Amino acid sequence: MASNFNTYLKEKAGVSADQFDRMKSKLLTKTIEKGQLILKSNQVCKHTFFVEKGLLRFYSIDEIGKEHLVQFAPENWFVSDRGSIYFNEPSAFFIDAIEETQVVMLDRNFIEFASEISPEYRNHNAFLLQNHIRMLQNRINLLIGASAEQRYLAFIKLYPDLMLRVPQWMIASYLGITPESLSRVRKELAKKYFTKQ
Amino acid sequence: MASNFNTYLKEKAGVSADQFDRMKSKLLTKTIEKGQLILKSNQVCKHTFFVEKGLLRFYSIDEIGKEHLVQFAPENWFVSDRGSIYFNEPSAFFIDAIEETQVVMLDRNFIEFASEISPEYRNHNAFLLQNHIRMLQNRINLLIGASAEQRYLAFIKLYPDLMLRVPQWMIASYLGITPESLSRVRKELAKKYFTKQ
DNA sequence: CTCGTTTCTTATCATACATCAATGTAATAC
DNA sequence: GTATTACATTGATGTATGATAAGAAACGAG
Repeated sequence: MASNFNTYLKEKAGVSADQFDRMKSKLLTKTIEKGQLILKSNQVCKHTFFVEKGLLRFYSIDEIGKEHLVQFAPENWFVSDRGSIYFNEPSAFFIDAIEETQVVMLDRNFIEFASEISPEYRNHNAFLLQNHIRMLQNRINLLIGASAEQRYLAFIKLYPDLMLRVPQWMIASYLGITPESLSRVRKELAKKYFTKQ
Repeated sequence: MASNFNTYLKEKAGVSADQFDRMKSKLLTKTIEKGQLILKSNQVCKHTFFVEKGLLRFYSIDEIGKEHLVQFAPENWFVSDRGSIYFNEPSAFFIDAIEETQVVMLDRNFIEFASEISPEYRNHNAFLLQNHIRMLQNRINLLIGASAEQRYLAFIKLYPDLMLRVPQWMIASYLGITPESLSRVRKELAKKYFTKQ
């Protein structure tokens, strides 16, 4: 139970076994069925989810019903609507499971509680925030400056294993293009690499 | 000197006059000429800039020399490359002044120092981080889902006064379109609102 | 295994936006 | 006051991506 989270905290944050022991009673774990929603738009987000196993998606739906994928969360990633948690306001996003997923659920209290037990945990939390901003900024930069093809290549670099795990229409939604366009981009790339040999 | 920053901290963060007095000796203020760079790509960002008066821009330049504007920073806004500061790594961005600008420069030490003097300051800093993420996420959402026209309308809403202060080619660069396209978008909008009367 | 569903690809046509070039306009310098 | 420079608009044309539709392939439930 929460063993990947334990390993993660040890390796990435430097949280000791003893510290983790004192935290773990406050942890909630849960299995999310494929397709099951764990955050709906207009609902206040109450948890940060750590993915033990499986795959979640964080997305919005626009006025005409189209989904726009903001973030994937595979193993060892965190996902939440930070704005909604922090400001206690209704979210504009959805989170659901692309595959059956095991998550550890961290509420606001847990994060403060764990930070008091472990300064390393607190630091790591700060790190995650900064890192999050860095990734978002990077994404914006790609969206305003790069072609669909460049963005697809950047996606592969960021999430190499996801290419095989998620349907292409979701990748397209992440890139801000249609599945048909992605199909064309892929065809072009295949052609390029093939003729290069 | 740094008087807008003082007012800002009092009103937005709840920092008392006494607390501010103890901070202010560590503050650096500076005047940035129009066009002057205060952060260059490949350079590690050392400060967060608070704009007392004037207007800064935060942008990148791609392989073919095109500028992509990530953020405007008018009066009472903060700007910095958080990733570069936090991770002590070279920035991929530039910051320069669109107008002659007065800034207060906050270094890493200042932020910790001020946070120890004032818990309110520390809270406000956390608020700024969360808010930053919220804004970036919002922007991504617009970029992957909305048309140039919708993005322009959102821009006007977010920075109502900037419309008049910045050249259109910069707005275009913020929106991820060419100046020519923006000109056409504006023409279309003017037509719509005119014929509606 | 088989049928139905979902996903992916392909083709055609439509549209938004880019590019390039010319012209217009306004601010600034000389 | 004219010249220069920066910025904005317009038009012609090109290109990437969107929309729609249809078929092929993969997948999943029975």
